[in-house]
Amino acid sequence: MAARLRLVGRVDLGEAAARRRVDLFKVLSVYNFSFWFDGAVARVVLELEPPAVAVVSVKGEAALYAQEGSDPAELEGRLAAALGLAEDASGFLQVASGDPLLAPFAREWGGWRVRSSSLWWALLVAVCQQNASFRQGWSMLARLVRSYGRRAELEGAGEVLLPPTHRDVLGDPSRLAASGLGYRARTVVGVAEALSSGRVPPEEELARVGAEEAEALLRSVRGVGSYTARLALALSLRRYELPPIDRWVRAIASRAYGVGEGEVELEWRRRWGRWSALAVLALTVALDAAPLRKALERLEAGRLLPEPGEVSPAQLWRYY
DNA sequence: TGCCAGGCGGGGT
DNA sequence: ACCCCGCATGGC
Repeated sequence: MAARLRLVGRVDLGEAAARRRVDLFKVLSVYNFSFWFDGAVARVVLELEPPAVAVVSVKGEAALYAQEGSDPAELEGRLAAALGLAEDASGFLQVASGDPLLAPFAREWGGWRVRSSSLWWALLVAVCQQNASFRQGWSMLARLVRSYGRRAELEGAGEVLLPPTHRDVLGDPSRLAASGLGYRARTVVGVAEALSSGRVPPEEELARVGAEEAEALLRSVRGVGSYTARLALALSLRRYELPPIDRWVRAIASRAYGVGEGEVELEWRRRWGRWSALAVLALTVALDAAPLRKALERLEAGRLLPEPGEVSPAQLWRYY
């Protein structure tokens, strides 16, 4: 019973991307799965209920699929926003180019932008990163999507896997544990309930309040702490004021910036300001989200750019 | 085989 | 304001 979506519009984003110096390969490949990106073409989920999906090539040719009667201009705007085409990252790159952790990244990866998602998906991503290695977290997520197996059929363009909705999860929460989420499954159920009941407001409303208040609203869900809330705000609303500092960033920044671990958050915010969370995400890409010991070795050796041949944010789509 | 991981909340001091 | 523990699982 896959939803059938019609082709409702086509658009070429190549010129807009070039003008903004956005590298669509980097945008589409980073933190993506094989079922959504194949190295040339990505499926970008714009909406879940009812579904809307964009099929985008790394050159910027995009086709928009949705229910009949959907507004193509509106979908085009959402796609451009999801790809970060409207984001002026020059302030971030300016700081990064003089930073001991991200200077090489600024030089080679200036065209990367966060590919933003719904709040619900961002929270799933963030919860799966809790107290788990990068690899375990993303493996959980891939299994979760496949386990619920929600799909849409795109007119003339095959089927696409969709993430489960929060209603899907509440209807059959057992698939969470079956996907290896462990105790995180309870947190995901709490998130689903909070979104369903409106106790956690939708994106538009969260976007209107201050960063601290947005964080507090998300933290009202049991199991969602500061790290998870901040990561979700960055991944969904592109709100970067508050850095999701975990023990990995804490240890790396402590070393690179020469401050005690207890001072890392303050120092990070002093250096990165409104780009704080973006800098954290960039660091995970730059160091391939390597486990802490290896990441510290990479830092010592000055190997501060993604390296081929391992499961990493930049290469995830080749493996999962 | 254990041990630990990009967190969190609840308990202690 | 700290410190410490348990927690489900997967990965090595």
